[in-house]
Amino acid sequence: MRISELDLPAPVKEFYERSGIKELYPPQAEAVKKGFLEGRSLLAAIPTASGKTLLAEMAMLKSISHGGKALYIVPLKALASEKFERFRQFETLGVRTGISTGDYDSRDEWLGDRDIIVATSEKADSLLRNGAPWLSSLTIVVADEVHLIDSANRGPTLEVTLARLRRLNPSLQIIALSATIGNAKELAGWMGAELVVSDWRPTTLKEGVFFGRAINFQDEKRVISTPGPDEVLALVSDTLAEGGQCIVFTNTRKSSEGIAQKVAKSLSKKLTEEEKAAFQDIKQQVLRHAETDTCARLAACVEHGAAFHHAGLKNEHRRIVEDEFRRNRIKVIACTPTLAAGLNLPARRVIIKDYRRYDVNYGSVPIPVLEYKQMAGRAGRPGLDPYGEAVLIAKTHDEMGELMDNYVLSEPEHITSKLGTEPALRSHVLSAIATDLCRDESDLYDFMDTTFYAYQRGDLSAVIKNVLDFLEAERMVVRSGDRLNASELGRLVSRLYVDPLSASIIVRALEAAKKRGEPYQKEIALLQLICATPDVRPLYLRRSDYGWVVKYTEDHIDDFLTEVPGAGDETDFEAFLATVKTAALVDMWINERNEEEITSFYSIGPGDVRSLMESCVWLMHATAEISGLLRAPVTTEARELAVRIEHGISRELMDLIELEGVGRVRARKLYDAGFRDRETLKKADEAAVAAVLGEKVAAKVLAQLGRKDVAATTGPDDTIGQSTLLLFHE
DNA sequence: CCTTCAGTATTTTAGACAGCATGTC
DNA sequence: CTAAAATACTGAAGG
Repeated sequence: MRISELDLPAPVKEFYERSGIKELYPPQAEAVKKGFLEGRSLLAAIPTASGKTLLAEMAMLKSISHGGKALYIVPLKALASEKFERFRQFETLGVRTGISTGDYDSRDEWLGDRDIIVATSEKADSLLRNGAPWLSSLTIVVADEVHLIDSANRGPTLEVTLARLRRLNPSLQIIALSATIGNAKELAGWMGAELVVSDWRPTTLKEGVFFGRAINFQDEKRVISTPGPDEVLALVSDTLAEGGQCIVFTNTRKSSEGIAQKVAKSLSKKLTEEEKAAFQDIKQQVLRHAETDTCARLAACVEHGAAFHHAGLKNEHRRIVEDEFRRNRIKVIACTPTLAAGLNLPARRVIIKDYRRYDVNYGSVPIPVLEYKQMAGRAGRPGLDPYGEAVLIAKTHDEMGELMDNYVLSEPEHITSKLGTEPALRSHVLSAIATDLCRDESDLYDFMDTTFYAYQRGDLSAVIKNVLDFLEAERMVVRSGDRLNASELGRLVSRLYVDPLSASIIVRALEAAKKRGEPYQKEIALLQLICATPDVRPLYLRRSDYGWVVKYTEDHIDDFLTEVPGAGDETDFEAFLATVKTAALVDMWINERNEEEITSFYSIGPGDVRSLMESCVWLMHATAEISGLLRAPVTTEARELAVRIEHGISRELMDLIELEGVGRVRARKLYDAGFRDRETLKKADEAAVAAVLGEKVAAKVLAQLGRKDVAATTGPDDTIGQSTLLLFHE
């Protein structure tokens, strides 16, 4: 089927033809036949890279051409930016795109007149809670990676959001894009959508199991050209010898780094001069954000054309690795499942080194077929590789057979809704009440009856009753007769997007603070409080941490606002210690200990510090808001702490940090040089400031203070303007 | 008395969303 | 109901 035959506005067809797309892929053609261009909902359960995005695009553009408005829901912030960049190309068609994630946001009024809005599922949920007016004018919603409904953490948000959007506009067109799953039909049934299921791929994918010296595919065998004792190394060398790139999936960060190092070592022997130069360039890029151990190790690897990739890395480093791999400069990435889903990063050969993964409840368990298929699907760059290969590794002959049966020849699992638990329902029930979506209990049941959970599993009312009891006991929901109302606290909690359980922990602590009277000055207490909420994942408490954490706890025993468990309950006490350990890290951060010191002391990656601080800022903000409502004596303190955690600074730098382009490092330099606040800086000698910050930055900073004598040079010379944490390192 | 090495006990273990205000990625 | 690899520790043999 040709683009030109489609029922799309002429400019849209021209747009695609100009970019070289003339013919539809078979699954796309099937979708057209099922009528998605006539406004029918569609579930496309097809492999990555087989043109799912194009389907969504055409449906959105069609809908927009009739005056419609589209929401594109993604699971990852990084994916949101990727799609946003892509859809901005539609500007030539007069179609305007906006983005809304926790990181950035086109302002509300702006979103209102955008034609396409890209958002994460949580942000979409949050927009619903805050009653964004434009939501009711949506005509089409795209749910990318919709199989994530299966996820216990984030799946419920996605399905509730979809259910709410449908209630808002019953004729809403839904385009759901999914990996191949076992029960696509069931999911489509819930959404009232047509179904397209296909295994078709633009590049052929060969899946096999490596054993001995050969990869055993379903109906052929490939003997490795470069055998060796290390299976992974042998497979990698074999790919490289053919001129392909490789991704190795592992189950721990350590193992990903180990493999990257091994590969780097073996590569280092046979580099061309040209490659050496390129790798030096990448190394310099990496070192620009340097300091920590992790960073040094990464630099040592990329120097030889290999890299590792996991959540302990800073986003900047991840991006460098991804980009350089795409440019075919980095040859091999060893990674944890960070790269399994989402971003488009194909390679000739994908090696799945570990098919088991540790799980807190069950020990090491085999990964689901669905996940295997997602990793395998990364193999083969369309148009560049003749084919893609996905390889599992077996140690015994028996294991080879098992892997063949259980993964290569297996169908992906069914996905199931995880909405049926109290933690999942707490926040959604509160939100439904707070936004007046549901006015009484039966209303609530009716609404929840439209979720995938209800469609698949049935009745939710028992759990909902428990959740309502909790919300009433915590005074977030008030009953008057049949009518359910959210209290002021309830509305605030729903808007702040924190777990009601977190809020109740905070409320309890703030009441304790109130009893003590006086403005409450102990910062460690507030830090420990937010670390004790389920919205912050505490650090792992090692045996070797026990000593100092207990000591630290004893030193602050009178300060804590949450209840210290008695020595009776071992598990509770350990959990408490973990929150203290985490709070101690945040304390180090806001007392300006350097990143290196923190990461090595806690043996975590810089990326972990960043993500922990992000959630702490968010919860500290929530604490300040709740404190304000409750008139608890910590509002100012919490506000201040939120700023300090965001930037990693002590109190005395709070004035300087307001300056654009000044982060924790520069603020400290200025302060120590005697420029203690913006007022002082205003009167300062330009040369003296330049001596501290360097000329360019100094000029930029002084220009903000209304110093007309300084010529503000504009240019992308540094990171000025971004609001990200941990940026201003030198 | 110190070093070395093998056998054994212990430790550790993936990922990533959200507020708000500001300015346009 | 369920694991496995890396690391730390221990003790005996050897220098």
